[in-house]
Amino acid sequence: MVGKDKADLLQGTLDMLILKALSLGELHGYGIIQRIRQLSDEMLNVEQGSLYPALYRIEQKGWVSSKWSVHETGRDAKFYKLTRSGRKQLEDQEASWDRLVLAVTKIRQAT
Amino acid sequence: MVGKDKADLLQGTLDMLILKALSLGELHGYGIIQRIRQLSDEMLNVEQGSLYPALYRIEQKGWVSSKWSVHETGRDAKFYKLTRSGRKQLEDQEASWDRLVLAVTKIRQAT
DNA sequence: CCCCATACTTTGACAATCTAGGTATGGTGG
DNA sequence: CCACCATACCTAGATTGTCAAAGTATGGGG
Repeated sequence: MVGKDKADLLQGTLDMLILKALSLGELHGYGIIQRIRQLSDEMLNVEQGSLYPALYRIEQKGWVSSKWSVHETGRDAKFYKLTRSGRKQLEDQEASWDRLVLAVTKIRQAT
Repeated sequence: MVGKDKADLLQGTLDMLILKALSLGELHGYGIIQRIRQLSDEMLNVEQGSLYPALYRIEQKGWVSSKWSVHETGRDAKFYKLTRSGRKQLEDQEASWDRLVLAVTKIRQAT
C-alpha cells in the first residue's frame, strides 16, 4: 500500500475500516477495497493480500457473515454482512480509536 | 500495556511518541516512558520491552543519539537526544499521522 | 537490611500487514 | 474472435512492531 500521498495503514485499523465499510451495506471483498479507497478520497488503498486474510479472521470471530451470490455484473462474488456482534465490535473499535487519537493529540500539544 | 481505560498503541505510533517526547528535551529511556504516560494523562503506558528495542532501532536510523550520564538521582542512565534527522522524521511521522486520521475520519463520516 | 522504584537489556511469542505470486471470468477494443 | 483488462478471490512467506516475561543492577526509605 502507500505511495506518495497515500497514508500507511496502522496495524489494528484495518478491521475497523472493513467493519465500517460493511456498516454502510452488504458488500463483497473487492468492493470493500473500492469503498474504502473512495470514502477516504483515495488516501487509503487496502491491498488484496491484506483484505482477504482480514476478512477471514473477522468472519472467524463472528463479526461478519458471508454468502456467495451473483454480483450485478454477472460474476460470482462472496458478500459479507455485519453481524450484530460485528456492529458492537465496530463501536468498540471506534471508541478505542478515539481514545488513542485523543491521547496522541494531548502528547503532541505538549510544549 | 493497556487495561480498562488505557488505549492500545497501534503499531507505528511508538516512534512518533518517542521522538515527540525527546523533542521536549533530552531524556533517558525510563524517563521517556514516564513522560509519555504523564503527557497522555495516563492513557498511554509504554512497556519497557517495547521502548528499549524501539530506542535501539531509532538510534540505528540516526534519529537519536545517546550518551551515558549520571542522572540527578545519582544513578547512571543513558540519555537520548533528537538529532536533526530525528526532528525531520518527527515532522514526517506527524504528517503521516494527520493524513491517516483525516482519512479515517472521512470514512467514519460516511453514511 | 530488605524491599521498592528506578534503569537497562534480552528473549520469544504473536499478530497484522505487505509483497508477490496464483486462479478464474466477464466485458471490451481491435 | 481473441487478447487483454478489470474484476474477484486465495495463499505463502517475509517482515515488522509490540508485548510479556524474564534477568541484572543500584540507590534510597522504612
